[in-house]
Amino acid sequence: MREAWIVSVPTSMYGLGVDKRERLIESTRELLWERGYVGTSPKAIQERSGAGQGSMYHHFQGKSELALAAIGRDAEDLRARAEAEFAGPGTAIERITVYVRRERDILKGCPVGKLTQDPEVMADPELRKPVEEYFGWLTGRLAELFDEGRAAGELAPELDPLATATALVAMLQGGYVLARAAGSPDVFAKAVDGALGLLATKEN
Amino acid sequence: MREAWIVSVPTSMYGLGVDKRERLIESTRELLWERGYVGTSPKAIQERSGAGQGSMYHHFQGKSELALAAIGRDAEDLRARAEAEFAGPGTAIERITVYVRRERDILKGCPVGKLTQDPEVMADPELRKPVEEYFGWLTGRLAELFDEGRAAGELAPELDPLATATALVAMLQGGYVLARAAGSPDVFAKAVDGALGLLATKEN
DNA sequence: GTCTATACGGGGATAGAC
DNA sequence: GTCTATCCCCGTATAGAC
Repeated sequence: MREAWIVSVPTSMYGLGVDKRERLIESTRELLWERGYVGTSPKAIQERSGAGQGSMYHHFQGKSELALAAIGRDAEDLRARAEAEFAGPGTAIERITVYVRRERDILKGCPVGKLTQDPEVMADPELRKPVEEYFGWLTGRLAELFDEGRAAGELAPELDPLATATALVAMLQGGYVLARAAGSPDVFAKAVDGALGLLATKEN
Repeated sequence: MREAWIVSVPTSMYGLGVDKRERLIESTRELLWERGYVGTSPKAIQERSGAGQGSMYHHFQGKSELALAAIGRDAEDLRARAEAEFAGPGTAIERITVYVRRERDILKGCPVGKLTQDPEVMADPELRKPVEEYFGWLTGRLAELFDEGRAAGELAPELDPLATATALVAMLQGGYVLARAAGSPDVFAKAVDGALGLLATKEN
């Protein structure tokens, strides 16, 4: 039993209860990624998580509250992974390249970026907030790196760091779009090649 | 009566009938743009078009057939508008810039690009086909222009035309994503600035 | 061609028993 | 905490009358 080594906490917060709650959130993440918010039903979430109606409505008020938990985790995971790459070794441009070239689930798309195409996510300020914050953070962080790279002479001095960062993030998001349209991840790679080609300075 | 000046054609193809069919398609285009395919119901289409159940199922077999007609028009419209800009006056880079800077309904997004995020559109080969073809055409056409610009000495010779074109199209599609996430069209403009800034770096 | 009537399952949630 | 029963409206389509 998992409770065996857990001491003096309310039983209600541990054991199977937590697992169901956990599974509900994780199942919702998967479904939002695969089908979007409008395309995801409470019933589908229940089936995938193995929880029943009562369980789901015990832990969450409804579909949107569950989605909020799921989206929050998506954004936090992506942020943490990106930050690990940004904080790694190498020059600014090298770290950006590592981030951009990282392995991705191309045809599934970006779990957060996809949400911007969902009318009900965008219409609900609570759901839109984590999406907005994630992209705001990512763009700002990349702008810092471009600034750093420019100062170090790795980058053309006339480039605007924020505009360049925005273009790069947009290119990645659009890369998913094009790859899905083509039904092939190669198009994403092609877009990345194009972007890095533009970033490369003459000396390099 | 509109039939007054139409001679010797089956009545069934003209008059109110055509208008309903037309309105059904146009309403579907709007709804697909606003809510996606999974988020659009036949009922909503009927209400917006002013047609009843019987009318809709007389002209189309069902939702997907209607969507196919709507998506086909979307793609053709976008293609025609882009081609008009590509075939305009100016150098290759100038024509690309005109296209990229053209006024857009940023917060609504790209009516065709958005469809790539819809699970049911991507799962249906018939519906995905016009989406795939549109982006294939657009990328190829821009690659031709980049090639032309390179040959004319406007661009650095080391740029790969196809990769650059892919990156540019991706940047536009991603610009919509970021603008929607931020709730502001300015982000799209920022991404465009960044992309054109990078291209300027490669000008001779 | 268009309408109304009808069908059946699913979406999203509540109620109350265990 | 979790389950089953129940609710009501919507999604998607067919049938048949006008």
